[in-house]
Amino acid sequence: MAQKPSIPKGTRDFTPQEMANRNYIFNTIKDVFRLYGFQQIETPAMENLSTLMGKYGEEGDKLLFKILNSGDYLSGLTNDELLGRNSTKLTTKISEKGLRYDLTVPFARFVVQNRDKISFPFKRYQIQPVWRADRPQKGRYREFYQCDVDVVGSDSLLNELELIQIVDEVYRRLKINVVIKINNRKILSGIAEIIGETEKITDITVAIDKMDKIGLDKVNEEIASKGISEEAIAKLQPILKLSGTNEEKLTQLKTVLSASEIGLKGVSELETIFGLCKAMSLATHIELDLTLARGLNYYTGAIFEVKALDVEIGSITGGGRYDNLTGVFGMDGVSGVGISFGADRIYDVLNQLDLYPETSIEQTQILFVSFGEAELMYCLPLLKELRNNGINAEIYPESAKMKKQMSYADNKKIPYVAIVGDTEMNEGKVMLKNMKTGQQSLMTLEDVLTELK
RNA sequence: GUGAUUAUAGCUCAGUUGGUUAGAGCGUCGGAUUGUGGUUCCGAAGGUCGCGGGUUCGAGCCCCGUUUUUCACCCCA
Repeated sequence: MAQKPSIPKGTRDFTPQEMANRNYIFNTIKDVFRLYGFQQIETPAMENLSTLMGKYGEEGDKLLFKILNSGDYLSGLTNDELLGRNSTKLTTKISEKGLRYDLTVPFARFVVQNRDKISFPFKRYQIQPVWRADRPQKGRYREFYQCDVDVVGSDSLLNELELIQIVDEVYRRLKINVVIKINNRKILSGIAEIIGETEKITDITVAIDKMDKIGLDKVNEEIASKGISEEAIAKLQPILKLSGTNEEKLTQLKTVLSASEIGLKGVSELETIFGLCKAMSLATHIELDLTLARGLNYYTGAIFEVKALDVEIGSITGGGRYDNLTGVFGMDGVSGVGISFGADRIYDVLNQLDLYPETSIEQTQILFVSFGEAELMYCLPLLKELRNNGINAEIYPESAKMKKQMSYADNKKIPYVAIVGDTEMNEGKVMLKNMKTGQQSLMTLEDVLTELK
């Protein structure tokens, strides 16, 4: 036998059945996005590395897939560069393109580059794969689809509300029980300010993000290991232990953060958002979670994360407000807010809960059995007529044994088979067999049409 | 990047302390049945036991390396 073929680690093939299931997810999400006035764009799979590098932190740069320059990519190198064994330096010489790591940064680039063609506020959605050179594990792939919705060019908290409504509606349609966790980067900044460790905010947020997983003690350990004073950690404790309803938490926070202007701004933003959500009476539970920090550092306001309640998997949707993402591409003063649905994780959740609708519209409805030349010439026009009427129809392309053709229909779960031989042709009819009941009857094409519709 | 874990037929997996010619189920193909699928029965094809090296009279099984799978950490959808 020849060498066994394989695909790169962290990637997956999808069969027709799996694609039908995935398209159900994509279509559901798309429908909701459109309902709120978002328009689709696409960007290239690859971007210039200069666009991607430095936008996701040091860790992110490492996880970028880089594309080797074409041609003799070593020709311009000096021996020193080649033998220097400095991967970072060498990379810039031999690779100038990379696969996109997310959809937000390419979108920011898109906005800057196409600002003459779009009018603000710009509401776009984008459903495309992204690639990360991570080690794959549960719910983590190296190629996966994100479904992003963002609004740029509007500071209004109404946008946050609509994104929450979209989350609510998407998961209602997909029948997945979720909780929406929400936090505000300004509150986190306020906390850092209060405890006097503003420059350590990233370390602090990364640590408290793990609260769920490792518990309070370990979080304190990790924060201490980052060189934060005991005094500051002591001040942090009441915040980490915050409990009660969202309103109660906000009230407590107002007291704790009374000396921090930015912190209070964050609290008031969340109050507004919660107020709006309450007025819309959403089905999904929304929870203020201060331990929600999210790694991507460009968030500046609200932060969202959605967790599935019935399946153990990482967050299936996440996002937030970023005040100046386009700034790095030379366009200041454009605020954006957006969220990203992780289609592959949603797919895993749906698979585990088996929540797919039964019928699939992509299915073939009728198969014509092939006997020979004369029968073919009789069947082809009938086939065309059915297709003109919007019926998914096919004919078995070879005059194989009937058993084989019937098995084909059976395996493909085609509900009807049309059998046409001498008898049928003489009468100008077809023999229509219902594969479920096994019954069959001689009928005209018109009868077939009404039967199938 | 760190630590574990896995690899045997197209797929899912057996394979005893190292001992003849490595098995099963499913799938595929052929037949029972040349115009009838699902159920049944009969038969066949299909393997460099991930790859490379080592130990041994002898390795699917033991050792080393490597790749791969899955999981946890880091980080993240």
